[in-house]
Parts: sequence; C-alpha cells; structure tokens
Amino acid sequence: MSATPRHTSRARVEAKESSILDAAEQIFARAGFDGAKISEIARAANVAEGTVYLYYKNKQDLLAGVVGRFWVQLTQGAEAAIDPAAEAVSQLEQLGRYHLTSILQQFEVVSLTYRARPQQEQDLDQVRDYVRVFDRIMQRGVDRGELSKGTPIRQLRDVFFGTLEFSARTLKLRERSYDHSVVTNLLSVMVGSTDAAAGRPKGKEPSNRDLMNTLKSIQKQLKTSGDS
Amino acid sequence: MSATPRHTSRARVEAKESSILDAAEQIFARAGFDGAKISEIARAANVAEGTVYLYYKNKQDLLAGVVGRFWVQLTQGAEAAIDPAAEAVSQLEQLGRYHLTSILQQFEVVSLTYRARPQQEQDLDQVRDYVRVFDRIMQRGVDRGELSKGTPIRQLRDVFFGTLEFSARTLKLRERSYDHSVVTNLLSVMVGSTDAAAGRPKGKEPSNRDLMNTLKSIQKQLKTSGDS
DNA sequence: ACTTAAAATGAATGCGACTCAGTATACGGA
DNA sequence: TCCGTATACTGAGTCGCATTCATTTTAAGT
Repeated sequence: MSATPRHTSRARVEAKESSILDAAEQIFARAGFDGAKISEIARAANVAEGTVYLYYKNKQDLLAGVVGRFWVQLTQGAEAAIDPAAEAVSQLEQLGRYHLTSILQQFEVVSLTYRARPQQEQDLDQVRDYVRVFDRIMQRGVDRGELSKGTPIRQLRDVFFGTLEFSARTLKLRERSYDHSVVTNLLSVMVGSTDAAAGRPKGKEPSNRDLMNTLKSIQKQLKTSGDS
Repeated sequence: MSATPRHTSRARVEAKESSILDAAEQIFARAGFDGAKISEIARAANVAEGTVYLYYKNKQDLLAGVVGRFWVQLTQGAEAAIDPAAEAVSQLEQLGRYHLTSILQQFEVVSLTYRARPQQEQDLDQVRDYVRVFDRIMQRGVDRGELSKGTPIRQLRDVFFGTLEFSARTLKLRERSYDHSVVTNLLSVMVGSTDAAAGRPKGKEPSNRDLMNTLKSIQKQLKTSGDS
C-alpha cells in the first residue's frame, strides 16, 4: 500500500497522495488501464515518476487506490442519499436510484473495478462495505416489521446489485442514459418476491390475492416505459 | 482478426488456430491476461512466437478469440441443455442451472471477458448471441400464452443474467460451489412468486403489509415518473 | 524436380513499468 | 540561525515482454 512518512505533516502527504489519485483516476478513466502510462500520470500530478512508487507499490496497486477511493465515496454518497426516516422500500428505491445514476455517470471507473481484482483474488474491501448499505436497509426493514422476518437479504442483494449492474451495461451499450423505470421495475420485482421467498407459513388471505393482482397489473404498466 | 491463408488446406489452418486458442485459454486462465506471456502461449501451442501474430493482431485480439470461442460454445451448450418441449419457465430453469454451473466452472475465462472489452467498446458479439437464448425462451413463452403478453423481456433478461452473474461472484468469494437454490429463488422472483413453478425450500406467503407498502411506493413512482 | 507464393520462424526492436544511486527538503537540537 | 540527519523526491537507467520483419521453410502447381 502507501508508505508511512513520519517527519512530514500528514496533511501535506495526504494532499500529495490525493493529487496522485486524482491524476490517476482521470487518466485511467480516459485511457483505460493498459493505455495509461505512469509517466503521464506522474506528469499530471506534478510529481516525478519515481514518486508514484513511493505511494503505490505498482500500477495495479495504484489502480486499487483509485477504485477503492471511488467506492468509499460512493458509500458516503449513498448514505447521504437515503432518508433515515423513510420506510425500507422507499430507502431501497433511493439507493437504487443513487446507485444506477452513479455507476452510469462514472462508468469508466466502475469498469476499472474489474481490473483491480486480478485473478481470483478477494474482492475489494471497499466494495463489500458499499454493499452492506443494502443489507442495513433490509435488516432495519425486517426489525421494524416492514419486511417479513424470513426475507432472504443476501439473495435479494444479489438480485438488486446484479440487476442494476447489468442494466447499466445494457443502457451504456445502447447509449441510453439513466432510466428510472429500471429502478421501479426492479423494486416491484423484488418486493413482489418477498412473497415468493419469505413470509408466512400458510393461510392465504383473499385481500392478499387482490393486492397481488393489483401489483401485477401495475408491474405490467411499468414495462411500457422502458423497452426499445 | 485472423489471416486468410489460401494455399493451405482449411482444416490444417483451423487445427493450428484452435491449438493456439487452446494454449492461450489455458494460460490466460491460469496466469491472467497480464501474467500470460505470448512466448509461453506459443511454446504451449508448438508454434513460434511470430506465428501467433499471423493469426491474431495482438494480445488483446488473441484474448478476444479465446473469450469469443468460449461464449459460442456456451451458447451451443445452452441450446443443448434446454428441453425444447418443456414450458418456458422450466426452460428458464434449465438455462439458469446451466448458466450458473458453467460460469462457476469456468470462472477465470468468464472474468477474462471484462478484459476483452477494453474501454467503452462494444460488447462482444458472441456474448450478445448468448444472451439471445434467453430472449427466445421468453418470446416463445409469450407466443404460446404461457407468459403474459406484456412481459418485459429485456428487463427480465437484465434481472436474470445480472443476478446470476452477481451470485456467481458472491459464491466464488465465499468459496462455495453451485447452489441450486440460487436459480429457484431467482425464478420465483422473476415469475412474480405465487405459483411455485419450482419447488423452493421455504414456500411462504406475502403479508398484507408488504404488499401495501409495495403498492404505495410503486404508485408514488408512477405519478412522478418522467424525471431523470 | 523446379518455381514461387504462402507460412512460419526467432532474433532484433521499442515501449513502458519499475529501480536505485544520488539530490533536495524539512525537522529538531544547539 | 545554522547543522546534522532522517525522510522525501528525482529521473536516468534497467529489464521484461509485446510486437515486427528479414530470412528460411513448406507445399501447391507445373
């Protein structure tokens, strides 16, 4: 990771470190991992080439720094974007919106995440922290009784982030921008599934069935807005 | 792409080409893109270093060859794994099973797909072809009346592959192997729950409150839809 | 067998990540 | 303020590996 200078003021060192990260982020995003030259990054950061290596072991490590910082910021942003007073489903929607917007806007940096994960190595810690935002929302929803006890949080998490990531790729591919229907649709699928995978033992209430029908018809409406 | 030899028999050329691909696949999978040396690949293929460049423009292009072939084979395998007589939902389950098993088994090659997609370049054609297998299943389901007319196929596709991909990553991360419940769960989410087409472990019913919350939030969405 | 165009070869080239011997800077003590 | 020294910084040089290309080998057509 980074060196640990002792005689210089921490602020100064951190300023330099983040100036290197800034330059690296910009150039990685523009040129991709292979296309980015350390010399170029050093120049953009007003630093000699060798200096980069005082802060980062190698190019991979530098990339990990950029990507890690991105996900930390994303986590902070997500937490800020969520209304703590809102219901779980509503919070989910806020998170979904925020997530999709962000990864579309910073698509290049997000893509670099894969490059920062060489081989079967462990996932970046920062990504795991980010994903936990979802878990907390769901857990609180369960604790408050808004979601049923048996909600399979981890599996829904895969549905949530998996779908959003794949949708983002699809949108980029077709050169589309943020489309809120993606989030709404995902939510309706997911919450519609609390019925599927969680809930109670037996005894179907008729009103329950009514609600399901209504839900489905609404879901049907939603699809009109998002297809090509 | 590859050169177009005219004087040699096609079979011979293809044999050499696929021997290069075999070697490349093996070494890329073991060492990763950066770790793989062309010299190593050439040696494993019983070919001189320069020969590789007669068939592939550069290392990236070679990788694209490996990855492209993989997805073509995956498409063939998927088509073989699906019972043409079965119902759509059942076919979906077969595809999901096949997909998850395959990408877990060949996780390294799948990961290389990201490397073969440098920057914002277009997706690999072979991947798009593969994804169409899903579309065909769904379309047939709609045509046969097994699925409702308005089924949002493309969006469900994102849910399907997105979730499976993310789940595969999660499974790898926790060093788990194939888990059929991932597929059944996904299916139940997608089909909208209620009818347990696939026997899921814990079949349960949604609570009124859950559904009410969903409805409320979704209806709210419908009213405000139109922003970006 | 000979001719010749295609295929294959591997030594040579070039680029860019990474190193390290040397220089500059900042801090603490006098 | 000045010195000694620990730390930070520098950039020319090293080295590995992708890519090239002059040369050799192969094989199809005659």
